[in-house]
Amino acid sequence: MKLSTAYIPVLKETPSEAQIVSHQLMLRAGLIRQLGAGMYTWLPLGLKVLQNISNVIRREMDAAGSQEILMSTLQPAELWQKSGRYESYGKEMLRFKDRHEREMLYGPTNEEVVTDLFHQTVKSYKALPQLWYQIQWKFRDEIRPRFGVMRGREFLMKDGYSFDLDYERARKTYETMFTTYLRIFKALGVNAVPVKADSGPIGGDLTHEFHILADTGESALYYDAAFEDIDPATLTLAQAQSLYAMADEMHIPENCPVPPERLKTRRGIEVGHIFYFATKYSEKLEAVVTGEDGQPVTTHMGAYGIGVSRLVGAIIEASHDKDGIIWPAAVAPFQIGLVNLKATDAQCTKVADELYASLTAQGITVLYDDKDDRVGAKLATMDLLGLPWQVLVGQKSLENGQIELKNRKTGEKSFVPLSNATAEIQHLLNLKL
RNA sequence: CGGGGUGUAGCGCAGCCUGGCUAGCGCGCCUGGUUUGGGUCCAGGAGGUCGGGGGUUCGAAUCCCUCCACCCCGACCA
Repeated sequence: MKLSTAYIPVLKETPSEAQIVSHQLMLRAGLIRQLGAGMYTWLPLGLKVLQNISNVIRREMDAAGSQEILMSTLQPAELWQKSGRYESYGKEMLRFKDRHEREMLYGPTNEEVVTDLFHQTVKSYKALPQLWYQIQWKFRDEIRPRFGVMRGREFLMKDGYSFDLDYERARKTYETMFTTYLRIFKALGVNAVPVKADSGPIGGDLTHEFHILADTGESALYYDAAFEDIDPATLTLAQAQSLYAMADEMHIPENCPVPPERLKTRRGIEVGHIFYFATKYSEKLEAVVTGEDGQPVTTHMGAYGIGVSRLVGAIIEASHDKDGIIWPAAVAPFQIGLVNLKATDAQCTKVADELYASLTAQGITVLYDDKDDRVGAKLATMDLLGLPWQVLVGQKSLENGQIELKNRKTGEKSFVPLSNATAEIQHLLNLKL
């Protein structure tokens, strides 16, 4: 994509409505525009990030044996009356009537619909377990939306649901999802820590929140220092259960088993939440199969959420500097930012054009700044956008037959001969994969 | 919903208290020139129902009433 024709409306100054850095940077880098309180239009750059995150999630969910479906954003009130949540859910649920005066709602979550779907279509224990997920927009009419996409009213969420024959099997599924979540966050390039969550009326110990550590996080987390010695990629549910890690609402200092000198505290942004539901919904909405003995068996359910649009903000909170965003490779809207430092120079333009063509031909995604601007402005914009690698083509390096590679995160620069620039860039990108 | 605040050009703001002629400034945008390895400089230009409605007045961005929107603090959440 050439920057001269790309729709990336960047702002030099920070809009006053944005209070936290991720919101400011998302507006400044042209990822989103606000439509109303808690509602956003996703511009090309922001949408690419959303899609990249979604695709990482798909890859890992599919690998874990979950199958993607897509449910309607609109739901009939009926199902919620069956589950009993139509009354209890409260004003967060956006309710309305269609032309036939039927009561409808915009889905804030999908347990009712998915459980009813299971009820209609799955009849035998032989089909179990079933794990389904979708990536779909939700609407929760929050009392106070804030912090940009971190707490929007409309938000993109990956919600997964599992159906198992009994508690033991459901627990295994939960465990699979637990490790899948750790893999997802690692693949996204962020460090998310699992903490025990409030299981509410269901009880039990099978519910975890996943938090990205960031100073601007909404929740305070308290955890055993021993957690820091564990590679999240190898963390198991059993380990997580044995070590202390709580979000603030669950942390009661008097009851905390960790000695003060080993108790760490950081702030976190909740980006995922997994639950075991037992038969809460499967009873009411009849997610029941015929068992081996011919008798009906009520399935044990679990639900697994990830805030996809919130992740965009959370990743920026965890990964930025004074100059702008620093995208982890897996979610970056483009892999490479190619900058022609002197568009009025025929040689620079020729080299940059050719590099753009050859990189693109290899399937590398490139944002090519072909505009005739001041060097400072171009570099500042590219830093703001935060693509992992910058390829700079300018007169100085070209005199030596070289182009310059800059790592956005470390700021490290290296010069490579023009003759093997494409190969070198390809090599760098592979290292990161 | 309770408390606090803000709406003036794409963005950031001044003007309002103490009403007065074509409503200003910076950035951005357009044109011409200049400059060219970290947001250059100069000149010219386009762009505004001053959030909406009502009122007071000879006259309203400014005063009064009312409605709306957005932001911040609190309870709630992916």
